[in-house]
Amino acid sequence: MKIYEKDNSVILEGVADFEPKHIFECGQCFRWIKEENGSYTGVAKGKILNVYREDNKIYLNNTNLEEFNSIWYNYFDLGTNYTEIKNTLKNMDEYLDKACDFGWGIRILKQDGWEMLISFIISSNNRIPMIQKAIENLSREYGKYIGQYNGKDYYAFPTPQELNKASQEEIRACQTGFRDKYIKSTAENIVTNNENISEYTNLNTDECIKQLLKFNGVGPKVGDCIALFGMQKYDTFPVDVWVKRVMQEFYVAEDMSLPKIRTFAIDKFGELAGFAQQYLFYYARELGIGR
DNA sequence: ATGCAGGCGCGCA
DNA sequence: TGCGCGCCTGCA
Repeated sequence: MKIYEKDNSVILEGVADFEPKHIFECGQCFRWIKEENGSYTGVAKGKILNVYREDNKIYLNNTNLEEFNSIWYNYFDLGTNYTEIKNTLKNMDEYLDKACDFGWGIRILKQDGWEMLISFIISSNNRIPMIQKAIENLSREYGKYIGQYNGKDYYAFPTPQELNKASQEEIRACQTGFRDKYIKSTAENIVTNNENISEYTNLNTDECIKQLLKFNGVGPKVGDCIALFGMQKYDTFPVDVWVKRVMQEFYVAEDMSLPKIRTFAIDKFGELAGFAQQYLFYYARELGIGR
């Protein structure tokens, strides 16, 4: 991989397993919005970034090499060999073989744990456009203003202290619906107990999820997503309706319960369960499998 | 128009 | 332990 800086952009030439559409539309993030030219603009780590692929070049716009090295290399998990991960999964069965080819450019982003906690509480029984809107509203109302990109204003995701300044009613006014009380309770819980969610990364997967389940609004599926996307717990397997459908289509009986599907998958895919989940989810949702 | 979506908490056996 | 139910809100 060749990396160089040019005109406020960092260009990655010959980077393997990197496709913006796959990365930003495989269900792991809500703040990356597709632009008319097919690029994606998002906010992470308090920075605005625009990402575009042309052939074997990835353009990271609105950044520089210093920022790339300190932030984006890690955020996009560029130190992990996804070719190797896919090869292991592809050798397991024909379904993963197809799913890995289909979502060949997926990478699991290393996102902020606190942001994932609130974002996935919002995701419960909700649709992606609504989730995106709610997170955008919360950020605009309670997060710090970062700046403009292409004439649009961008705001950082609010810290626990910033979000806790909002009342339950004000949180609901941001289109969070009945999840307002979960968000308020969680923010309050973290601020009053002076908890640092990022430390959950150091716990083992079971303990990490057990701690997450203490928060109001966090159940099995949401807890798994926070652990996988915000705390690098790759040996877990979030089962949402799409994953349930694809698992029932390919692996298990129609009447198998969600917790049993989860256990089945963790046993089967082991250390790579989280990666398998992402390839299967993207495959199922894009193709409408089991709908 | 009603039913339902990338679940959760609750009440009840 | 396990299940059924209601829930914001927008959209088909």
